[in-house]
Amino acid sequence: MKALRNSKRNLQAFLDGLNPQQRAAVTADEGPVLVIAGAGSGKTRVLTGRAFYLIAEMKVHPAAIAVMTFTNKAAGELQKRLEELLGNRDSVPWAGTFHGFCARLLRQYGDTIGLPRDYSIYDQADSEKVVAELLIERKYSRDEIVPSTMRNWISVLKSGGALSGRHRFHKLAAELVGDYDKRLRSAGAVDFDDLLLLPLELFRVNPEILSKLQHRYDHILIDEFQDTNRIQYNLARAIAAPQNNLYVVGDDDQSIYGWRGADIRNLIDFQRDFKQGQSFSLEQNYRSTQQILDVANDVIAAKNHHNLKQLWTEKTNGEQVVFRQHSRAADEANEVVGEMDALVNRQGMSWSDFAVLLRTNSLSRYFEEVLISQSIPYTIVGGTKFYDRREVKDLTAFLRVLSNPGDEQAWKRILKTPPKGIGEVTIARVVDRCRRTGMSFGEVIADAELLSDASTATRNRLEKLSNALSHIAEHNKQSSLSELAADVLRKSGLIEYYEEKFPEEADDRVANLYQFIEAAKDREAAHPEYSLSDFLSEIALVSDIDDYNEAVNRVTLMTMHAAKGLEFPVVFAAALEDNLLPHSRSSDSIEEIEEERRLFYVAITRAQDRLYLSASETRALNGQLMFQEPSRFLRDIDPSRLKGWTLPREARSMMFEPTEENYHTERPSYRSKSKNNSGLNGASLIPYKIGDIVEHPDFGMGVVTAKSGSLDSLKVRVAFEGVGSKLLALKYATLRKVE
DNA sequence: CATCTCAAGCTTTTT
DNA sequence: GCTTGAGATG
Repeated sequence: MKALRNSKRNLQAFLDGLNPQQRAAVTADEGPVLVIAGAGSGKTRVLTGRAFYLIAEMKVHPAAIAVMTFTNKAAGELQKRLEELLGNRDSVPWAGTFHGFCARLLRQYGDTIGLPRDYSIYDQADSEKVVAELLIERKYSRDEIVPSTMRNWISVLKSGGALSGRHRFHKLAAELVGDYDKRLRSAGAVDFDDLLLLPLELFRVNPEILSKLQHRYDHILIDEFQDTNRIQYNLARAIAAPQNNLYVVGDDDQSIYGWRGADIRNLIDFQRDFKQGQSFSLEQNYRSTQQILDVANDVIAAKNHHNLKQLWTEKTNGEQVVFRQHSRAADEANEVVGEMDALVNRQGMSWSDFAVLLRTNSLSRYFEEVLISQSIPYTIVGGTKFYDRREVKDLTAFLRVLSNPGDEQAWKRILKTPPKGIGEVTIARVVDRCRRTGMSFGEVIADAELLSDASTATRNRLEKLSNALSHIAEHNKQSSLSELAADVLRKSGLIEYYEEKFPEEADDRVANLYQFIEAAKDREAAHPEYSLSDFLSEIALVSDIDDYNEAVNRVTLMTMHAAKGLEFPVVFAAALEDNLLPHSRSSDSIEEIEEERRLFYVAITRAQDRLYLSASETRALNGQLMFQEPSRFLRDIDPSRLKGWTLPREARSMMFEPTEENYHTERPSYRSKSKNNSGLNGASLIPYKIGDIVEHPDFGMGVVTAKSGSLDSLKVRVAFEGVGSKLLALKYATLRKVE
């Protein structure tokens, strides 16, 4: 009672702290609500406020609210904030990712659609392996089609998307989906797409489960709505029906997950599907200075669709945005770190005020090196996740098999690491037996004498493993999760294996294995009710941002994707070069390039006080030194907004007026750079292409095989007839192009 | 039949 | 600069 009175008082204070737009959105009537929330406009605040308002004012029971967030971290923060507002940790709504929500649902009801209670979740690598196996069986070589690409296509198809059909293997993707799904089902496994899809199947088969959920959740709130896919939208709609208390918050300008199946049409369709719905737009930005917003607006204004909102801020006395182009990537990293150092020493800033945002994980290397050499604390978000480390996956494979004896991919991993005298041939025999008898992998191994064509020694090895595992299972019937994990670790032989075979890296690996046990302890403390399979689901669904802790004083390096939803006093957006941003692999269509533009916009709008943009003229990519052009998006920024080196205004990439007509036709200006590359894009700097025939006064005729060097010492490697390969500095060598 | 070793290949973003 | 693949060896 007292808590309620308190929370009512808190609510008033909370509402008073909002601007009129935010307040209107928070206190909207029930029913469908769409909130278009620009970058830094207090989106999280509104979402939290809405939940708070529903509970404190509309008397909605906290358990009747579900909040879908993009990451577990966002969910945790939202719950923490609500706890503070409500003053009661038990009265906080459920919050989590769609995937987490669905995993739980399937754990509970999956058996009604034939899914074992302890089903496994196949991660990217697992499902890629399944695809690779299917491709090998059909005699496709890696050179023809890469399994990861095929897996992505299959994923797009499964999550309701369509393939253009332009690629000759698009059709194959459609043919493989069925077999792929069958493989997973027979292993008692689901992939990330299934997690979302199977609940819909569940609802179809068991309408009463859906109706139970509909009664349980009166209100569904969705964050980052622009990055939901079709299936997620359908799920939310199904559960929110029939009252349709569906509250979605998003920003079309920040949609950066189209490649993963996110469908921006959800935002548009929401308005069409719920004509009676209310919509709000948050346009005041509380994060960035006007100088930063101007740059962001220039970048996004060059896109080709009408703006739903216009961002503004009261922070008008900010620093000018800086742009610098360096000649080498190492210089760029040095400059960036030097600037951080200056800000710390002269402005009293902290390392944790800085974020370096990059297009790809691998670009962090240079920055890391400099930070290490200067003993500056830093953290990398992303890259290889803890649970994706080899040794950790080795250990989880044992746990997965204990949880789900059908988990084929996990079995294969155990059989190989540590080596057990079981190889490809034996594995193929086991798999073959599974397919023909319908037995699970675990059952076949437990009955190894049935494998008549395997040698006695092999059969004995299989049986030994099988017995060891059942012994572990038996022995740990009463054990906690961490005790089980520790026992598995002891008996797996993994520690001995790494120490013997890889002594130089064993320390790290063994430390990680022990850290895994600690992680298990943490989980069981937080969730005493967790079963092994609950624990394994959680592991499968953690994102790398989830354990990012901004309170620690260290520089953050991360991808622009990972930075979504975060903010930093000072942002360094680096390596802003064509072929990286937009990425060469995302330059096949206008849609892809526009998504890259939005990614840049997201990166810019993470900055609160200062923004530094930088690029390098040269950069080693894929082990080759490349000449880099500044990102074409930089040309869309009014040069007067940038301090430092400026790009000529006339070179702006979007000189033409976008019209409905030319928007949908592909423009040659967009495609020219990335398409015809023979691996290099600095053609203007070195007047030779790889493969060109050149003549040298002393060495005679030769073929250009490589280009390298920094700007003042451009070099080409030329293979001369009879003389061999020579590295020539263009400055000195007199080369003549033949033909 | 398994495993070791070296060469050749590849390298976006991620629940 | 880091993982898959072929080939040799045990």
